Amino acid sequence: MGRSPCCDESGLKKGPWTPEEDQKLINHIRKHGHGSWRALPKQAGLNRCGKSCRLRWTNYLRPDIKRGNFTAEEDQTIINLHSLLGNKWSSIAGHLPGRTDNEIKNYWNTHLRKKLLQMGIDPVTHRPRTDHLNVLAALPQILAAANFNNLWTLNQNIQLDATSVAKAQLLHSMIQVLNHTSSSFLDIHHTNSNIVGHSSFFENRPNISENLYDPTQRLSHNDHQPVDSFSSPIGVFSHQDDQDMIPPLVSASLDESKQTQMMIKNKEILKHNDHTSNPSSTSTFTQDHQPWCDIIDHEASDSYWKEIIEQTCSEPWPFRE
DNA sequence: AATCGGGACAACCGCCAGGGT
DNA sequence: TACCCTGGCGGTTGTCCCGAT
Repeated sequence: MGRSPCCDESGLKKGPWTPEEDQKLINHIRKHGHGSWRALPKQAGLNRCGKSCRLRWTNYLRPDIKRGNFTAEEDQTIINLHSLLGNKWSSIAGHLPGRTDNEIKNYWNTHLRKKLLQMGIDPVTHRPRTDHLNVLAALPQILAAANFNNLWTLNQNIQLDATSVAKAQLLHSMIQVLNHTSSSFLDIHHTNSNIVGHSSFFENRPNISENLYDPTQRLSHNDHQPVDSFSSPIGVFSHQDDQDMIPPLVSASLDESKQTQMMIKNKEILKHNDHTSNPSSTSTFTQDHQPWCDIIDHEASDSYWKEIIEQTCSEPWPFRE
């Protein structure tokens, strides 16, 4: 069963690399390229197995590796790609020039996973956690996340796609539930028809407490945006006359021709990416400043979120009569 | 000052797929 | 067709660092 490890021969060094070893490896690859990784250690005078050399090079020494903290934009890209691809770290890395799969994997496990958990989202399924009590317990974190604008407002021009808006609607409805359950247990005549993009679902909702959407938190990042709108981690809310109402979300419905165009474009891009698995080609794509949503298959995405929304709506509401 | 616990990240391990013979 | 070699991938472990006690 399985092959023996490539470097189980005695005498080969394991563990952290020293600067001298790094230098040897860099010098050798600069001069000769890596060629056969198995043969490389001997040629380079390293007492390591080829696999160890390859990993050290690809994960750390490669000159095109970007060092430093992940940007909010990168965070968002990773989260969205992970929701589509799962733990396909190499595929995700392909869309983040200069980042390695290992780095992204580590970053996910140590940062982003927790961030999603705090927002009440299951990092594995990217669905809302169904344990409402947990959500209630996590309310402060959810609210903190709601003020975490950097993730979402970094690029004002980024297109809001259906997925983003659906997520926005979802978190919005969660907050509604929380607000409802913590206030007067009013009957909610929610409809599961066309939850996205229309305000009927949100009409006549109970007031939301000021600490949920503190007006002082409202930001206007875009001159073209009405002053009475504000950004949240789940999208841009427009503020209505009634300050006590939860501001309705922006409509998710693109006009049909735009949607069709986007679908065609996305499929072309996905096709393109299938043929260009190497980082340089995908980095070209990313460097063109394509919004992340352009690389998402909208058909899959929409049906996926539709399913979530339908499930959410069909679930018995907590504390409901 | 010493110890402990948790977080972060580099490195390793085991498995798999694809190409060559 | 079967086998071997190689590189790639995802999961896991080991180690270091830092803050709390």
